[in-house]
Amino acid sequence: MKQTGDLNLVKKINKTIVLHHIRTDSPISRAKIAEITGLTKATVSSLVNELIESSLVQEIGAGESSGGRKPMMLLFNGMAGYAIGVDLGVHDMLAVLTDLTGKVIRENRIQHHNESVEQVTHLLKTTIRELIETAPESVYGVIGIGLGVPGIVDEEGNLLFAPNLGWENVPLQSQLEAEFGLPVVIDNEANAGAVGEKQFGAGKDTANLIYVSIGMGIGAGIIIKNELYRGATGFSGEIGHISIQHDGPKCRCGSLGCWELYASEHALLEQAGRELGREVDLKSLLSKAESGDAGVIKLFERLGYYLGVGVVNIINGYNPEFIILGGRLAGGEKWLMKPLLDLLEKRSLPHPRKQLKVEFSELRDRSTVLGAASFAVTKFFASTTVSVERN
Amino acid sequence: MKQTGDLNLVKKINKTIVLHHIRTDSPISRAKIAEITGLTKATVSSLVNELIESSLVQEIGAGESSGGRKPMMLLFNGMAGYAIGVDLGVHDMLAVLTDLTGKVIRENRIQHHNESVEQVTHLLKTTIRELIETAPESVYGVIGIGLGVPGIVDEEGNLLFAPNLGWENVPLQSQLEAEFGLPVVIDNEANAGAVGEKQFGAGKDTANLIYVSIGMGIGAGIIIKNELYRGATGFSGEIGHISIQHDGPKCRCGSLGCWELYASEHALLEQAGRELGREVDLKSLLSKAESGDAGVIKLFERLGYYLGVGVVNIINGYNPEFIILGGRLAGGEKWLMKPLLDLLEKRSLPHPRKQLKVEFSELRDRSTVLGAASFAVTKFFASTTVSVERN
DNA sequence: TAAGTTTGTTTAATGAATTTACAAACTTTC
DNA sequence: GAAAGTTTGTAAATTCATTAAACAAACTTA
Repeated sequence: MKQTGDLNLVKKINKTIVLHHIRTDSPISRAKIAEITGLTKATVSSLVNELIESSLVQEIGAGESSGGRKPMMLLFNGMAGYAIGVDLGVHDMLAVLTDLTGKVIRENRIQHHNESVEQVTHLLKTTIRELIETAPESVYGVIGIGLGVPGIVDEEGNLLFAPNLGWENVPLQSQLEAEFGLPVVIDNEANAGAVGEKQFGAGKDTANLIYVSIGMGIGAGIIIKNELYRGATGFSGEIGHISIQHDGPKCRCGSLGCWELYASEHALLEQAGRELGREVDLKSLLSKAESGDAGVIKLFERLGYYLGVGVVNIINGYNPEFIILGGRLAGGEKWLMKPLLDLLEKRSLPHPRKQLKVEFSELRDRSTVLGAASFAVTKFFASTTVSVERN
Repeated sequence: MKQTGDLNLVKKINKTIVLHHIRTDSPISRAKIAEITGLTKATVSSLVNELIESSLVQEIGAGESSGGRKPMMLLFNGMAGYAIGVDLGVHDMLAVLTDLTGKVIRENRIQHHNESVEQVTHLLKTTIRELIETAPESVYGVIGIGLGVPGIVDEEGNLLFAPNLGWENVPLQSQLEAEFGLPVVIDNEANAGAVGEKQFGAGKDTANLIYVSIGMGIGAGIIIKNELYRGATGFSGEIGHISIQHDGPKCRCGSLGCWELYASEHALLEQAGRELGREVDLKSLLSKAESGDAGVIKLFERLGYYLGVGVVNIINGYNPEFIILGGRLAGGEKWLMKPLLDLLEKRSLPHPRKQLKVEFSELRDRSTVLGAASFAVTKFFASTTVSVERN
């Protein structure tokens, strides 16, 4: 049931709020926090001192006076602990060590051939262990591991189904927790990417956004009111399987005419293969387009059109403020953007479109890995913090 | 910013929880509430006595003993106040007076010809006034008015756009608040319907559901974690404008091949009109189908197919536990259900489908009006209550 | 140098929940 | 039918986080 209230809860709430302001608006003084939050100076003082006690906050000396005693400025101590984030891809893996602010301390990028689940998880563990070992000395040490995976994850952190990896039912979370004795969070790569963009990328100032990850398939992470929306059963929609042609070709999901049959990397490569009469990869298509190959550019533009079709559906179905396009295909921004925007202009309802932004990711291939690390940090703080919203 | 915590907040939280249990699990004793909530008996006693003081709760005498002193059973006093709910339709209007439990005390059903905004709002006011006047004497009197409308509403309760009514920018909330001096809540009819089904209909025990209202257009109300999801800008998606054929016929929304061009009442009537060579209405089609007219039954089945196409999109995009189909077309359940279920079986992903239920509304044309009344009740309680969720 | 401002701490008061104790009202059991 | 055990609900004392008010320290400005 719902959480009951007591003094302990009140303290947690207020401590969370104070820490939040120090994390986002630092350097900041106790007096300023009191002013912003409406808490009394005494309360803020007491909470800040506890936060300093627990090494999460530091005093960094006096700030500028505005006509009275100089304020003591406070800073969030990002170096009180470190987090690990991993973006597990189909042929590669990007792993980072970040501090508690999300700053990347170290980064490992590794290719793999996905020979077996065991081989990849072994590589995953080796990579993580290496990062843990290079983590600087700190009060809390490595506080957790976050993982973004190309598939559906349940609430217990089991990777239920990852078609592009060919994996099914891998209990990744419990394996990693057993291996490292650290809290582990696992989520879909699009969800992680959405959180990454929200925290560190273009979505920083937006409460409602959708991150569309265009890779071999298409996935989306949905942020509503600054929080990740995971759908009913813990994993959000497989947006790539919204049909854009009810009598279209059969998809492996069972449905017909799914969006990702038209607008994914897989779709692009297949179409290119057919037209050029041989297998190609994304990299070569990108360089061909770059050198002005009209046929290839046409392919990208066609993809932009289909991207737009699905994006219009997202707009009409979810009504977000901001759509961020990421994933491997984001590299084709140059040729994708125009047909996409043209289509939006033509086909979306004027009401929702008015305040809508559509952009390609700034973080590029780091959205997911940063989001994953951020999961770990969030989990660390969630263990001691709570929040309330008034109705 | 986020709400800070103090003793007042603690009390509100706990009072809300206690009242919630009395509302849902009554008759219930103080001791039982203490046991369920984890609050101490003393705290519960004190809060319950305040609730009795404010007439929201009543003692109704001793209950069965389980081997000790008999418990004093508590009941929510639904008659402490009354709410008004209105479902504003394109050609009719259904208005109810309910008590605080949502029990319908009186119901008015009125036809209108939508001659002008003024004519309809005048009728609306007359209808509401009549209900207010018939409300029984009570402690709080009529506590508010809830309204479900076939269009897009902003956060200030302005009806921005209602294509089927032909209305634009009508400040309904402020008009009604000025007229009656009561709190007014206005929302889309599909949102209201979703809440109605959640509170009083088939969705009572489901935390995540989608109510699809199939009328002249198609709308959907989305309930996530027991709460209505309104999308980014206060009104949730116009799900009827998700395209199911990217190169289909042009819709008035600007896009092509929108779902509601295939699966709405409007679509059905148009198709029937073409095939029969003259204009028909839903009622006559339903009676024709009832008497076994194979051609008309085929039309319904065709519609069932297209309904299914959109429902698969909803499943893949939102991943709900429960889809409830309502609106005027729900009367065609008999012929719509089979083709719809057949299509789901064939086309939806096995993972989400496993725990999914799809049903037609039990409340029939009352989902929206009951949801609207429930908005008013919720607003009434929201003014004194708050809740917290632990991360 | 005096006056005014700003910061942050100290002290006392407030009030909601908890803990402990207990009386009242039952049922069960011998 | 009395004794023992249970359950309910209230009462008194305690705890503790916030607030309010007062204040000292540190700084700017006139």
